[in-house]
Amino acid sequence: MKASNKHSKIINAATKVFAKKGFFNARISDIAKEAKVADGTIYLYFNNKFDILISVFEEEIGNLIVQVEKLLAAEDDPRKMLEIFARKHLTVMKKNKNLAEVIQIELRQSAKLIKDYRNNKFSVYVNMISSIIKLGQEQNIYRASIQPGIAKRAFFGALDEISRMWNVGVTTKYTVEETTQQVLDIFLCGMLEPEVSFL
Amino acid sequence: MKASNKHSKIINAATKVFAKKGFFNARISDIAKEAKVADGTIYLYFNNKFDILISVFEEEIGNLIVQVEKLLAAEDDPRKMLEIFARKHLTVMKKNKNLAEVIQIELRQSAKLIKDYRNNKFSVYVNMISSIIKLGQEQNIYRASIQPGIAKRAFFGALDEISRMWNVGVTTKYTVEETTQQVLDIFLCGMLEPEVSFL
Amino acid sequence: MKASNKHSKIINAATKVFAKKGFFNARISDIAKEAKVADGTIYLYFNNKFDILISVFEEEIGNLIVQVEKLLAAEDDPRKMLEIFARKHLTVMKKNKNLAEVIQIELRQSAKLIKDYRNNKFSVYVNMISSIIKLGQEQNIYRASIQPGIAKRAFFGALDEISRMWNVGVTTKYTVEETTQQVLDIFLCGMLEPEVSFL
Amino acid sequence: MKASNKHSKIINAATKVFAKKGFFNARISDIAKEAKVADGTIYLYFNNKFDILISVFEEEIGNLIVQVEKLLAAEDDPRKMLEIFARKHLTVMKKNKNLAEVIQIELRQSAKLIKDYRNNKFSVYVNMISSIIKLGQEQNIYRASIQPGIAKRAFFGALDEISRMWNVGVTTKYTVEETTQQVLDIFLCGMLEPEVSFL
DNA sequence: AATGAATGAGCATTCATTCAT
DNA sequence: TATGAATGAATGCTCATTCAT
Repeated sequence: MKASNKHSKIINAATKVFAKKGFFNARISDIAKEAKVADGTIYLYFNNKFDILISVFEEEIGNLIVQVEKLLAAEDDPRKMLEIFARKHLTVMKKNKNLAEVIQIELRQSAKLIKDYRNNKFSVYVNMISSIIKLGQEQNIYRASIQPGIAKRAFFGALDEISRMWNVGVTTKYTVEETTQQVLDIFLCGMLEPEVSFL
Repeated sequence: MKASNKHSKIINAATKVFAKKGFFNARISDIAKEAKVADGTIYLYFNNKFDILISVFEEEIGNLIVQVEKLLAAEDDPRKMLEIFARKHLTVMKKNKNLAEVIQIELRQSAKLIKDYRNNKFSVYVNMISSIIKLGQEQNIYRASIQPGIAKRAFFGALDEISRMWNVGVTTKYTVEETTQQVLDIFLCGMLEPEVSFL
Repeated sequence: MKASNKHSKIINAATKVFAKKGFFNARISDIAKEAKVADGTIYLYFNNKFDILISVFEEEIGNLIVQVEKLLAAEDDPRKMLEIFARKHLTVMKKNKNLAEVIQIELRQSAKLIKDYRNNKFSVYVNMISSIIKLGQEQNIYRASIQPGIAKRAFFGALDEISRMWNVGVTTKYTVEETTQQVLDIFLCGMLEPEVSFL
Repeated sequence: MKASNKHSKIINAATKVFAKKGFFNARISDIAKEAKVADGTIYLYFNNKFDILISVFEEEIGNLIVQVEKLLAAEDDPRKMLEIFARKHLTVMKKNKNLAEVIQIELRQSAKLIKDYRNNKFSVYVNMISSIIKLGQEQNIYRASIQPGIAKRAFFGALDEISRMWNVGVTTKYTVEETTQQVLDIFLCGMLEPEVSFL
């Protein structure tokens, strides 16, 4: 499985280089050097520079999806499921800063650069959130008035922005676990004191 | 948005061009043409291409801050204040897609490219959220256990991700008003049915 | 004589700037700033950048010619006259390093850049040497076999190369006076021991 | 002058282009076209434009040094040695006008542009003259009062200025051989009639 | 499959010159 | 006369991509 070996070596190298320098500042020769292959070799596995970026997304997020799915499969409670998603996402992003960078920054650019980059794994990933919410609504655990399509964005956006903090270098005293609890606490119970009404 | 002088003509042009093509794909000559000035004229007002980007942020977000501050000044209730922030942010981002693009994408890049781009207007803007939360905590309206530093990120991230939807071209049936209500509803009351406990 | 005042202010400034940065690296705005006039003002007195360079030569070398001519007018002996020329040239070049730079470097370039830059003051200056030699030959002081056209080049080249040393920063233990004596000694008496024959 | 590899093809092309247009007016694309390589190829062999110029000096003068050294190795008489140097220098400069131009003009500029351009081949070349003079002094052929450090400058300056004539387009009726004799005659025997004293 | 030398299109920036005031 | 803001042509250098080996 030599070919596949080169392929993933390049993916891994590209993830690292894109994270460090950003897509536009990354040079093909940087990736080649990091992957310990010749520049030209990269073009045996990818069509162009942009194709590498897309592949990085698909590969890395694909891995993430598999891992989260496995964890969710062992859980029924929609509250726990959301907690599992949040914890896993934040844990991975804190550990794998390169992946975090790429998702936070480069993924956003790519959405603009390729119009037909839809139905991708990123969508699949974020849609796991709305699926959980819908499941909770069916079980009368989440309120029916919540729009899963909006709530999934809000939830993912919250996690994404928080993990962005860590990459920008903002120091924080909170652990992943505490942060996960805070986010869950807000999203499940809201910020209001129990006796205070929402206007 | 009167562009009486060259400086703001260039800022406006750059906002448009960066939004359309992204910072790295934007050429100085594009901005110059859009601003109807000569290429060289741009360098009478800005040090380099990157300086234009930073200026766009500072200028545009500065405007936003002024507007939001004015709206907040007329309000005391921390619940209403958060609503005002959310509504204004989403309204502006929906109307001014160029600004939205630039904030969502280019701002993230710039944070990586310049290490000393701290204490900027963007921070000021996001810190308005935590100020509101702290105010609400003092008034026993928001729960004391909420960490303002985390909650501000979560809240801004939620709004940001939602407005990103609009720019990527995802169609939605919800108005700004409905979306604002959903986000507020989630953040203030949470997603749980009232009688359901958070584990 | 206001106009003439500006004119020479610009010439002086240009001499300084060309010497410091070289013709190609010198900017019009540098000269303008040094002369304390506006950029555009320079074009009221000179046609273009190159015209300034030529004017610097003509002006500065013109001054030199006047001074040397005055000194030579008081002397009859062709040996003394050559000494006067050498001493004056070396003295001025040691004192006015800017002028030296311009003559040594920029003058050479200009000769290539403008084909019709003949019959100029520089030629007049160098021809003073051949005139002295011819005079000496008429008086049977200089050997008739010496070709004044070649000797003038050799003599000027020798002085020029020596003064170039000083500008490049080569330190030397010889004074202008000692150097003048050495050059004269070589050119008048040659380097051979009296009893040794030139093959 | 076989230009088997890219490096020397570029050196040769650069010598020609610098000679024709001067360093600052020469475009990289001119050199590339002359060398029949792509613009970018030049940067595989040289760091920047200036690096090319320095390389031209080192390469071309290096060749000259080798040739002159070989000729001098076969000669003992310091008088003949100086003659050999002069003849070789003038011959090469008359034949290779491009090299002459570059030495006369661009070399001078470069000395100003890079402070650490010392101990270079040009110095080695000029120091061959002072070595010859010192040798002659040890053999009591050249007068002990001659300062080799000054005399080498004078001698080289004389040759340089004479060869400059040829490039500027001044027509002359003297051959290289006659010119060499004139210069030698002046430097070895001086310009005075034998019976006339140096003041 | 793998290499890496070679390519050449592309662009940020500079600066001599102009001209409205 | 004098100004200096505005112009826009010009170019050194980079780097994604190709292709002969």
